[in-house]
Amino acid sequence: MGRTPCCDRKGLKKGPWTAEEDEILVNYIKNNNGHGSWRSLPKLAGLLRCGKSCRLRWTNYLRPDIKRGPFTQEEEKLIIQLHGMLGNRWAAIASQLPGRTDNEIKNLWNTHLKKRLLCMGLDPHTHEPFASQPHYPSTNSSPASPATRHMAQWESARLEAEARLSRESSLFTSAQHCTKSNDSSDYFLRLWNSEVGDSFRKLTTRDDKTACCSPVSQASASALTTEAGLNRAAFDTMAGDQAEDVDCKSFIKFSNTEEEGEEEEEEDHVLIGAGSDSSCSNDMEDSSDSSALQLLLDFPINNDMSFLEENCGGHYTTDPAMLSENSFICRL
DNA sequence: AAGTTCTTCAACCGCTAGCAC
DNA sequence: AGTGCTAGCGGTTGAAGAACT
Repeated sequence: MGRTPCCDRKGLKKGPWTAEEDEILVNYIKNNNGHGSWRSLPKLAGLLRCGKSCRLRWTNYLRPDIKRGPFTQEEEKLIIQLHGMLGNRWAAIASQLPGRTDNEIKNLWNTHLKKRLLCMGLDPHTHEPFASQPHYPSTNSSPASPATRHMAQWESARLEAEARLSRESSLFTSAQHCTKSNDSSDYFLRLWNSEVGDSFRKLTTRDDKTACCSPVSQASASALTTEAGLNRAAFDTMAGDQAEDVDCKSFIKFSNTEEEGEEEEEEDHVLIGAGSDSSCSNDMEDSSDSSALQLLLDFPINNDMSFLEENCGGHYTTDPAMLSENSFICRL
């Protein structure tokens, strides 16, 4: 659907925004209770910018709910975890971090987090150690199947739905929090809890038994579990101040020291790498669809998924027994 | 102090989904 | 069904500042 770039017109300004332009844009949106059509906004507001540029400036910088300042350790951890699940879907990741923009998260990933993974010998695309993935080059590949991708899409959609619910519920008083959340009629969550979702879960549960026997499934397992991969000490360190300067040697040394004597020692790598859709999903070739599905279902059990619990007033369970029945659904 | 290299991040570009006609 | 438009997404770029030599 070819269309001429909106910025091609002569006379339109490019480059950094001035304080005056910012003020004009903010005032216009304030005075009009919203931006309306971005395409017509510049003309109406008296800006010599294209609508796209205005939208970007607003969403990435001027929006009042934007959180400024450095990322916290918790935020960084969350981004790493979510990247393992969602891949380079920055908008989906950003939906889990209120006040942070996709652009900001993308920049953080490219400038800091990716390097930290690399320093730890982990492939930033798959979150797997380089040595353990000889058959899956770092780009455009990961052992997963169409069914896995399907499941990943469900999970991705669920995460986004949770983010929406979380935002909505935050508007209510704490006393009303759960009730309101429960009443929210999010389409995805309804679908997930409907017969469709139920049969989908049954399908994936049924496949569990075959899954655990496959060597491929084990590879998938390492790609899908956080705790089974990057140990907590290293993980905390990675997201922490110690690694801030990406001093690889000292960082790795520190991590190794931290994990000594820890039970996580038995598994020394891998964050999560399921269905990194933008970079690898399409090339996934796997003979063990069901195993990957099962592993996807298992994924949150061992993870630091407290943010999900928080989002749903603690209605998530991390109990494997419960999860095997209900997956990781927020019970409404 | 000056020149060079590296890092950061705001902004741009191209593409696509979804919608209206 | 085909076309055009908008909004949004992810990848990339380049200016500015920081760090290094």
